[in-house]
Amino acid sequence: MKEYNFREIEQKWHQNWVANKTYKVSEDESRKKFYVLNMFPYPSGAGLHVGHPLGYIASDIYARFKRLQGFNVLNPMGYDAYGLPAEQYAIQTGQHPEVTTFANIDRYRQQLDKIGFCFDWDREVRTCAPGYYHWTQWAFQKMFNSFFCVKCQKAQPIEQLVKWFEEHGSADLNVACSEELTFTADEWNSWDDKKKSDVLMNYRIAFMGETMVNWCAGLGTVLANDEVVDGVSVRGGFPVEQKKMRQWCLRVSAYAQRLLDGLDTIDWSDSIKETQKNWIGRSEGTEVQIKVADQDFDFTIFTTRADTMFGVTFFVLAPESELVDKVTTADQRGAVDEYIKYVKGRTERERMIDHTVTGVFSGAYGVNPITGDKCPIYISEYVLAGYGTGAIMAVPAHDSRDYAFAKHFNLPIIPLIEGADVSEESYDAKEGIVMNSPVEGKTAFDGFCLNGLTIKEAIKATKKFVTEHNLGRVKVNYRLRDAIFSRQRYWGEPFPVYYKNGIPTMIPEECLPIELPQVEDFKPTETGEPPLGNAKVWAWDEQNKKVVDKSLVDEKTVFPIELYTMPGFAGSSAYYLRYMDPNNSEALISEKAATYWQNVDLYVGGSEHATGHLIYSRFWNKFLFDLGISKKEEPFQKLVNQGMIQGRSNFVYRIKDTNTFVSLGLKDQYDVTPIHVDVNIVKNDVLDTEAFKAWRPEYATAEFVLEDGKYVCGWAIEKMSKSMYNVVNPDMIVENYGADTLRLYEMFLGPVEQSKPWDTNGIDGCFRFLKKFWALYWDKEGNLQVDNSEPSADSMKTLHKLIKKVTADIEVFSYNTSIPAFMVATSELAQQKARSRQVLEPLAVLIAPFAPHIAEELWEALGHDTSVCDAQWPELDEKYLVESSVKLAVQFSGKVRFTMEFPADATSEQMIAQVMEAEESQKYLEGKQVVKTIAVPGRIVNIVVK
RNA sequence: GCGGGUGUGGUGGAAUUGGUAGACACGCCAGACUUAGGAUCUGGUGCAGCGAUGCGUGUAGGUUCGAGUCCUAUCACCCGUACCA
Repeated sequence: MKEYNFREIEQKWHQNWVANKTYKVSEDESRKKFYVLNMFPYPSGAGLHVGHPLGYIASDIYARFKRLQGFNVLNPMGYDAYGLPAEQYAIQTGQHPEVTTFANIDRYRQQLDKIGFCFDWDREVRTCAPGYYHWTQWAFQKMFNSFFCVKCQKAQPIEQLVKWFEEHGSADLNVACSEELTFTADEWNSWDDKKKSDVLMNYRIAFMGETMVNWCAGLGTVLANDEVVDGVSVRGGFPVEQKKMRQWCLRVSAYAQRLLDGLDTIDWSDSIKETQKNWIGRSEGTEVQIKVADQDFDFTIFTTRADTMFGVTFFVLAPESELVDKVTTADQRGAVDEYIKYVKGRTERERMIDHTVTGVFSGAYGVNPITGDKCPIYISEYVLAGYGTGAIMAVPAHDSRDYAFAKHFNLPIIPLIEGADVSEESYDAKEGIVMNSPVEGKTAFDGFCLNGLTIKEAIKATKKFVTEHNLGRVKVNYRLRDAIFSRQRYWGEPFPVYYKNGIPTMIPEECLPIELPQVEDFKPTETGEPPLGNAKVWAWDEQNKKVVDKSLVDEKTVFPIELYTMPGFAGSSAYYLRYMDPNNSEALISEKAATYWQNVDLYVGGSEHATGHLIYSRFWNKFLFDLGISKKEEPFQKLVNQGMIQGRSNFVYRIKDTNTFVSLGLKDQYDVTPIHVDVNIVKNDVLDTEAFKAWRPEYATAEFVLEDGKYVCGWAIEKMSKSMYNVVNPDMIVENYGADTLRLYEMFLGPVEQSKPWDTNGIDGCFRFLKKFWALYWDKEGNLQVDNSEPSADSMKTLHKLIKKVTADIEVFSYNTSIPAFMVATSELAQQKARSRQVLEPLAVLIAPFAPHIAEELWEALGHDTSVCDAQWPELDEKYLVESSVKLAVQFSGKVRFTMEFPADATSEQMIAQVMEAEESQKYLEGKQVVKTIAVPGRIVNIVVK
């Protein structure tokens, strides 16, 4: 028999694909487009492990399938090349991050090439390439030159706003801003450039703002919220503290409503949608003005429970609120200052873990506008400065946090809901009938009364009342915060910004990109400037329009350039657009490419990006959509989150204080320490003892206590990592079994979206299958045994069953069930001795998405001179699936008793009659009474007897 | 606390969506071929029992002729989030 020589086959077809540019795509108006995309990888130094290609394989199968169905498929790949590891390596070794990054990219490419993906490599992007980040810088400038109009829910050119200011000042403004400013046209016109620039920053979509940032001293930079977990940095695990800094920010919050609404239009999993909804955190509530008693100012609180205004017994301000200083009375000043000092000394982490009640009385009182009651104003860290107005009204009876605070400071608690017992804890539920509003005997402003209403009605009534009496207004708040857009790093996109007499000014669009300068040292400067402070050639010559030496700065025509760089998500937010037209030097993408490719139809990647990349990308795309660049409001129509591949670690058990290792089954008889052992010297949990001795010098003299002549290792499921010695490299699998087997096995392992452990043990099954599949086509002498004979009905049925199953499975990403279908079909066809071209040719096409190399080889052997990629996906013909008879389970009172054959088109009545007459039935019917008969044609027959 | 998800053999996982639970594969057992097997092929393999048969989808109820699937309660684990007023 002709052997299945995967090495030869795979090498041959890899070369063939490269030579013929089989996977090159271009816009083709005659065919429908389909855009498949994977989240591009950060090329880390460790290379790919067996978990990385999972999503690539899944989407590659889909891409190939769509191509076979006649779509013009875009399936690109690139690299998210900016990142911390390369920079930290650079700091340690002095090696330029570009050098290590490029070396890693080459390694990735080599590994990827072995797996047989249908990527169009001519479209590769690298975020660190000037030709790429040109457009990152460009988009930033566009955001700088835009503001967000709330009324039309759209980005608009900043000139429009300037014009408005010149004519109307801030009157009737309804735009997204950092804080509400009030000024007249005359005031605006009288301001100098610096002041105007400062005011405009309040409205730009990319703006500079004083904000509390997550400062990570260990990394020497600020981090985005999603880069911090449990108060420490995701990368490196360094502590993170809150710090006020002047930073570039993106006004993502302006798009909160659109980001929320858009979720209803896309085909993503409920869990990711839910995560994004929570992250955006829309909440409808009421803002109420609170007058400070005996002082001449008021403040605003935000509440979603306007119905509880009669139960307010105190107010609370966030410690960071600027109101604190204003309200604090002279005799409480000392106590307040001490408290603020205490709060500042607490790290983010401490505040998150420790929820004990702390706070201090400010000395001032706020007036409840509805009851006229004076309530004390406290300051406490349980109120957050960054949400709402940084001030709340406290209703201890119906909010557990207020309740804890009231108990601690002995403040009154007024229950407002009928039947609610608040003696032990607050009643937070939003269900019940309102009472005590107002408390009997007391009067409220304008006779306002809520008693007897449900909570929902009461909220509505209060909103109406507050608005009508000008006490406050209805307000929607979002938890989503603006994204901090600067990093104090070297290895990132430089900002195309220079400082002209302190005014941030954009480098002209036609001068982009401005390239990352060379530096001597990748660390921050001695004066604490970011690493770009080390760059010599880093000043902007306005007249000559070029980057010049820093020593030439004269503040007249030559100015310093921004020292910050952009964060990781800058380059990854619009890369899917760039793939459409990756080499365009005139525009991010041409109108033609954008119109043809529209957006990503299928996006595959990890769910860990739910609140980072997938929010930023949607935001970025919406902005570009407003500009007319992107043609779809949502960038990723369907999202599939592939699960993580975990490692399966192996252990050996060393008897304490010896160099003797005992096999798993016997370890309980000794005092042993489990030790991780490299999974590559273990097969089916049996240790290769010689390889173990050679693994490390200290084990060279190891002795073993065997069971049944073998050393059996223990195992555990852990994260795949070097330190656990459980990393399985795809190259090794490809070397031993071939790429087609690897592809098949990765899909066979389980549902794509599920996390699952890697276990190389099972791979033999897939390898055997491919050998059997191969053997369908070749006889013992190694000749193609496919002929033009008429196929048997059985073979056609097998084939069409498979077409049906596989076609349906691919559409829903259920590859793990189509591979068993192939296995079953293969053994059926082998048994049927199927030789007909009518069966075996479509079969080769069916397997092409999964195992492209073997499919190409067979396709060629069948006499085709074009790639199997250009074949046609076999069409299902249901007529082959029609059964003449069906074998059904016969049940008596729901219990299956025997099976029986029925004509396929038998009616319920016929089936029941047939069962009643059957010989086997008699013993179940004897002496019993038939209560009921159920028969579903093609499904089941059930006779209920008593 | 809140939100989302998952519980099926020794293992990974199937189940036409309410109709013969355990497809397929690994592992294991037996056999064949072999100097050999960590190669290949054949058969067996949910549990208990010699057997007929009984019991079986985290647990306890319910709906139904019939439940892994639907409903109620409960437990366990995983993921996300964290004082959001």
